[in-house]
Amino acid sequence: MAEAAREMALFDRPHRPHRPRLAAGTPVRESGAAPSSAATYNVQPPCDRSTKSPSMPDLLANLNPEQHAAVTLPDEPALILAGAGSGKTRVLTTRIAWLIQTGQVSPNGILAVTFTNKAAKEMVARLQAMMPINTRGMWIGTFHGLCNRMLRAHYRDAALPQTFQILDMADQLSAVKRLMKALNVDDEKYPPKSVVNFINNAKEQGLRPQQVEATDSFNRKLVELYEAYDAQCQREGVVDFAELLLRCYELLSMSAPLRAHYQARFRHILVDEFQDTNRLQYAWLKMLAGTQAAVFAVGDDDQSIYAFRGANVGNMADFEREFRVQHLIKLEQNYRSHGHILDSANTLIANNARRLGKNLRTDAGHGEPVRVYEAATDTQEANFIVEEIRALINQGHARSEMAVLYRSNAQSRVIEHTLVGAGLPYRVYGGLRFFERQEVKHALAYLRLIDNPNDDTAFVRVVNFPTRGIGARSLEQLADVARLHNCSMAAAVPYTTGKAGSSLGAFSRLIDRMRAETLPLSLPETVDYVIRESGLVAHYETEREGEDRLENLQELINAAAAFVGEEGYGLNAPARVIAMAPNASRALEIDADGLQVVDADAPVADSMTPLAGFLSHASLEAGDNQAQAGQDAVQLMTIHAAKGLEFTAVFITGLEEGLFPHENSALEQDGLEEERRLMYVAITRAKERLYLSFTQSRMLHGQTRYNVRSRFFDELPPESLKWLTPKTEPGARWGGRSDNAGWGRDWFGRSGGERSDDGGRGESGRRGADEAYTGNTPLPAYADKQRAADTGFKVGQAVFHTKFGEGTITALEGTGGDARAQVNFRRNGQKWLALSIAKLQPIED
DNA sequence: CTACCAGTCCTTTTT
DNA sequence: GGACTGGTAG
Repeated sequence: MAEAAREMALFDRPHRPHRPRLAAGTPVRESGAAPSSAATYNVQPPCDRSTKSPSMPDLLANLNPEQHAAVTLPDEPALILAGAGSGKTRVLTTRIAWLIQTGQVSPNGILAVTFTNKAAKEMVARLQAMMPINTRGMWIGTFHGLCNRMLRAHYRDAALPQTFQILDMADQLSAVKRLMKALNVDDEKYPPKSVVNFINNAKEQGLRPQQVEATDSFNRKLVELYEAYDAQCQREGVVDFAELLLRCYELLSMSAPLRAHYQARFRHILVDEFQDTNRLQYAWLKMLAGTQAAVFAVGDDDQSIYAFRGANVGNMADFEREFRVQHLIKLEQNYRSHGHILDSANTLIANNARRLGKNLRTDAGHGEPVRVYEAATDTQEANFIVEEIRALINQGHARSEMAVLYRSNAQSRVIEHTLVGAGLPYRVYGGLRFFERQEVKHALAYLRLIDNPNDDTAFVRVVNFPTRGIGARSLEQLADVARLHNCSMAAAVPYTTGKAGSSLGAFSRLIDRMRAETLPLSLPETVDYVIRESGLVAHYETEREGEDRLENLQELINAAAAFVGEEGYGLNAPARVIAMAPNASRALEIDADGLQVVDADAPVADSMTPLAGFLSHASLEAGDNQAQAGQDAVQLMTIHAAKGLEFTAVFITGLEEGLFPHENSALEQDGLEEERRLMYVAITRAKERLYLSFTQSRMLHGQTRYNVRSRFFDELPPESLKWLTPKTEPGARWGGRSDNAGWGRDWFGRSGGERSDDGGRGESGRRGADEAYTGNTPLPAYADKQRAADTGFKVGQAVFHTKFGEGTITALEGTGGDARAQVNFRRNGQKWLALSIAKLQPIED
């Protein structure tokens, strides 16, 4: 990161001058541009000669042999195993620069895909620093951004309205809730969140409702909901995140000409963080690659920490096999961490089975040992951290070079509290993002209704905000009418009568008026107009704590202005250049090689409006989630959020059994291995100094929990550790309390596939003394609660689990808080679940 | 229809 | 400990 910043600063260009406008009447227009905006067709941006780009030989000379080999690989599929801190992004970007500058491919032949907007932006920035060329011709973006781009260009083939809008997670959940209400579905038996999960899961497997096999009534209902949900989305002209990918995949698989066009176009496909791809993303890549494209996949199986959201590390092995990869290159030279830190990471991760195999090395010396601290309480742990941070600051380290990492967000509170007490500025990652704030979402909902009145999610959101006397009952009636006429709620308004009808009518007229009045306005003017006319500004002016919200609404105008100012509307915009020959009625895609017919029917007037572009930008790029960026502040974040970042000093906190590794990970297939990878990611964030801390007791969910230090300590090289507190033998400290052994849940003993040799044990027999506390030890109060929840399950019973879906109990054992059930899940296979943890619901069939 | 209180549920998360 | 949801009183 820091390296990137330096490079960017070195090659930073002055602000790019505006492009010249074409003469009036030029029959060329950019898709996504406002009718009045400049066309970009064949106008190269003025090249700024005042800054020098490094020459290609210089760029290559800066690479180590492995990096060099990767960058200059021949035109064939390749898999790059890039360890943490091994210069992965540099290899990716230099590869692109090398391909282009050696004339092997034109920028138009490049497609590079990432997971986050941040990564995509960084790639673009680095490329611009390396090459004086226009990056517009390349397709660089996130999976979702690129799919959006393609769907916008071919919305007709994809059977979408031109102004289709994108549901974010919250929108999707509310759409499902609305649907379930309309269909009178019991939300106890079918929690909306799990219905959403089911739908997204299916889509990420590439399955439409007809293709999901439903063997029983429970699953049949879910499939039914999935089908109704898809129909609802189609009627409303909206797509969710998974739909963007699936629809794009289907578009390519159904349309031979489009498929041929894009397969011929993209000669080189580069994939970042390949280990995080899911099945659908892999299928999409494969489809796009066809038989000719050279796919350059960069990933690290040891940093795969997103299996819980569908990432499939197996894609790496599949890729190697299916693409007949001849070039597998390992980047093992680490440029980030000192020796003891790296040794710790290597030793820990060696405990995982089924790795592709990789060992990081460094030229830096051993450096300082890894410091380990045991605290009595979470407060004491926080105090220790703050003291160390203070000392580091006194030694001249910047606050922003220090990070406190934790497994779960709940842990940040104590640390924040202590930092506040010490007067140390800090920054917590992972809060609400800009476009997710309620006032911003309200404003966006009005904008969405202007663009697409059928968007019921937006309609429901603001029809009574600010309050207009339209309550739940009126809306229920309206929804019924809409269902009856199979139309949107907005379209159903004229059918309503009475008092509710007149309020609704007034709302309808408000939206219509906004649509008409904003037609001639620019995007920022439109936003400005809408936040006033909707009554949002007035509403927040009267609200006590409304000042921040007003500020955010103002900021939304600025965001709109920035958006239209950005060349080509940024990464998520549809960037296909649609042009029309004079007097012709056909739209063409302009390629480096000339003009090609892409959509024979799309008239030029069909270019996307800035508003639609801004709305998809808002959904796809929810914005910064870090408070007061730019300040020199201590960084607080979850380990997941820390992936890809680096800091001089890192504190990994809460290293306790049950917390990290998290107890729930025992429920998941290969859960412990993923926790270990998470620990690996955490360790490799540190450059010079690493602290590991754990506590004997910790307040969690309002109750004190007594924890045992994490098993990960036993998986680290002792010679690299420096215990700041005496290292106690596990269990020794607890000798006096061994009567509680029965409550120590051996919750990892069952995780199949792990190395643990006691995997199959756990009968009634007593556990060995040193095993008794491998689990956490709940307080009596907690234990009572568990005991009280006596199972009530029986073997053969059908049950439902929010994460794993439906299954049948195949075995039961233990009692009270120790009770466990073996469940055979239809979709997820056999699992042992601790009944005190898993929320199993009985299903009557 | 709204406002307020009590009961519930608590990993990780990008798009 | 706290955010969110649902129910009930006004």
